[in-house]
Amino acid sequence: MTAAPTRPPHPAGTRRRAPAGARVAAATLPVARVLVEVPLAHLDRTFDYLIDERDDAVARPGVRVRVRFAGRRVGGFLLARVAGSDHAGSLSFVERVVSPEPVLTAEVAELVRAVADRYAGTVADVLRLAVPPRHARVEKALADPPGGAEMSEASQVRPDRGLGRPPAPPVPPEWSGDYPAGTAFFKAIRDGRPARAVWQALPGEDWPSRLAEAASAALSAGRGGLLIVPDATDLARLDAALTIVLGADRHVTLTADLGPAERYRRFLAVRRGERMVVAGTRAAAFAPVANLGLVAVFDDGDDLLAEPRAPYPHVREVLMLRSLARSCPMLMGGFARTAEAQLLLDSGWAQAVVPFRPLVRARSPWIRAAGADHVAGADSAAAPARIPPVAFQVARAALADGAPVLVQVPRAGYLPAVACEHCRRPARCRRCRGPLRMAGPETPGLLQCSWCGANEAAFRCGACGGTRIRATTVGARRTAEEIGRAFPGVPILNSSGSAGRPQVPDGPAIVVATPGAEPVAPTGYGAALLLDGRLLLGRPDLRAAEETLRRWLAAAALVRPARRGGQVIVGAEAAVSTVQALIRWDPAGHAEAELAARRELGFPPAVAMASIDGSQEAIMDALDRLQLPPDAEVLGPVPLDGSDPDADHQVDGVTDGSGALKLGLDPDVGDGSRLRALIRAPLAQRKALSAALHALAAGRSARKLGGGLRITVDPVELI
DNA sequence: TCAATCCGTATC
DNA sequence: ATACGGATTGAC
Repeated sequence: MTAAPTRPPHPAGTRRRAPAGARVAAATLPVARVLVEVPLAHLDRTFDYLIDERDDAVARPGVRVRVRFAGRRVGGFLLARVAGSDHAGSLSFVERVVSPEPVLTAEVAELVRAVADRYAGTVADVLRLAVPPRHARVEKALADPPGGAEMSEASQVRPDRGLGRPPAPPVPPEWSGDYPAGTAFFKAIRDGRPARAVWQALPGEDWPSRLAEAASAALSAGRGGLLIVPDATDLARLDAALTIVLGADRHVTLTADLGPAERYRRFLAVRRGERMVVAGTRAAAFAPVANLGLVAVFDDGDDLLAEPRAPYPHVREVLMLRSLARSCPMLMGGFARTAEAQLLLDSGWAQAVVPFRPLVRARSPWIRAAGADHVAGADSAAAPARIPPVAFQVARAALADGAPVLVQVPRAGYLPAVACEHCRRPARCRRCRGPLRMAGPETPGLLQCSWCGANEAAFRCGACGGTRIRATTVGARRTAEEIGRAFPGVPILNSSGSAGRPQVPDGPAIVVATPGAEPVAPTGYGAALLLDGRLLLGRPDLRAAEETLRRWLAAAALVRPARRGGQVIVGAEAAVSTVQALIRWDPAGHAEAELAARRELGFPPAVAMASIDGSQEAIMDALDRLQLPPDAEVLGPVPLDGSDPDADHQVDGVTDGSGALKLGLDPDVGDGSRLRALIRAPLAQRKALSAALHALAAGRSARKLGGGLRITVDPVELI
């Protein structure tokens, strides 16, 4: 924002609704550039307002304001104070400065704009993700509000509390001894030099400690750190490591489930520079950490790092934009490596920090495959021999050795998918046609719909009339039951989903977990059994192989090294390249091959991809209007049926329980069918593609056609 | 000729 | 989204 033309501000003296008396504009910089919170794509820019002289002191960049916009009162953020306006008409006054807290820092304002551009979304949408709602009570309660004092950017950051810049830490032995490029990267953080790394963690690596050390290096450079992990369990581990490395007073954790008050309290502590290191889950990627000296993300392949709300930004991309804007170091770590990370290495944007190869062998467990040829009747997932005999042997040995055993099962529940025994078609709910499951062993005849929850006591196949069912998928609970029978007397612990993780004893126990929910064992697991590999690898998903390896490596990384007896049995064919990558512990090679395949097929991240979906009418209009960059191509549109791919016939009517007839007034529901088109462009034209999509959204929103069309850049679901 | 209504456009 | 203005329509 450069100096504005010096047009005298219009005093808008005609307005009589202002609170008692005519308003007078502030003597200096009377014009405020305000970002209004309206969801319309064509209003995705700033608007100029006048600042009343009485608001002069508090109306600083970053504060929340309320303004009149198109006749109604809306919230907004003051982005800048300037001398004059380009606007030809008269200016309204900012009605109210909501609070003197500058919650939107200059860096985050710029970031939010960049994220919106990158994802063809609006700043208002991204702002909702980036700035937590204000909590007035918290603001009031906090001592030392930064009131009307004129503080420079620098003096707002107060690393006082007896916590000055810590001395430069020596390079930790793990960074220097385990990773050839580790020393250079650590020193770059410590010296405040920009450097970006894709870090492949050693099997068994205590990654929270490594991240905490990296954060301490940033602190010693007088700068802040931002560390993002996929879920609350990871965050708890990271928090503990940060407390050990930094003490309790320098960092703070940020998650969505803190509640509004605590969330805002911590947010303010960060904004005021009282906490220089932030660890959090995905929304924390926007945290206003002062003077960033490190951004880091662990396990960037986890889909929890993709925001599910528009415009669906991914943590890795958000942090990349911050690293780029601030020239600050960035660390992308994990046991696995995504194709996206591989692309950053290929392009030279980041450098690989990989372990010394002999160390990988020394630290990894003994990993073997036990595919179908090892399992009698393996074509049926429900066969009692689904768990290969060697898996039982390995588990027995580990338990005898006094070690816990980890069993990874892809699906939660008891029998999460069942089919008609006769025709083998998926069993479906008679009310909503959702897939049926068996909830538990207590009620063998009772099925339950996964969509509507209706109970089904007397199943009758809609296709052939069969009344008996068979399991097509076995869940974690049933698996625990089977294994428990094989090892009577051994404690069995279940861990799945977002529920808390059980404490694993440092002794014989069997832990049955779904991927991503594996608890850490105090001295490592003696063995891990990775079941139903074919189920994972066979998913009709672009990322099936990458995702499978990621889950396997995450579990195998919790197992003791082979020299301490650690073993892993993976239930999949040894000939499959993904299984080979696990056995050889070679995430880098797998990522290289994966990226090569994506290049071959023309899929992300080798190309830029976007999807638009909506009613047939909306899609046709959109494709007609879209001004695509020169080398972009449109794939589709194809019908987008919400039902799962194994549905044997489509749901042909929307029944909403009330039986109400849809009158077709809403064009998006009227003809029922939604379409989806994919748009593919070379990476060099990504910006142009995003711009074109944003222009499309703006055009449609200006014509009041906005609704019913969803635009997604880099959609997670591709196939 | 005036008012009710539609459509398009701006929203500071 | 509204809100407003100008054009359009319809009835006196």
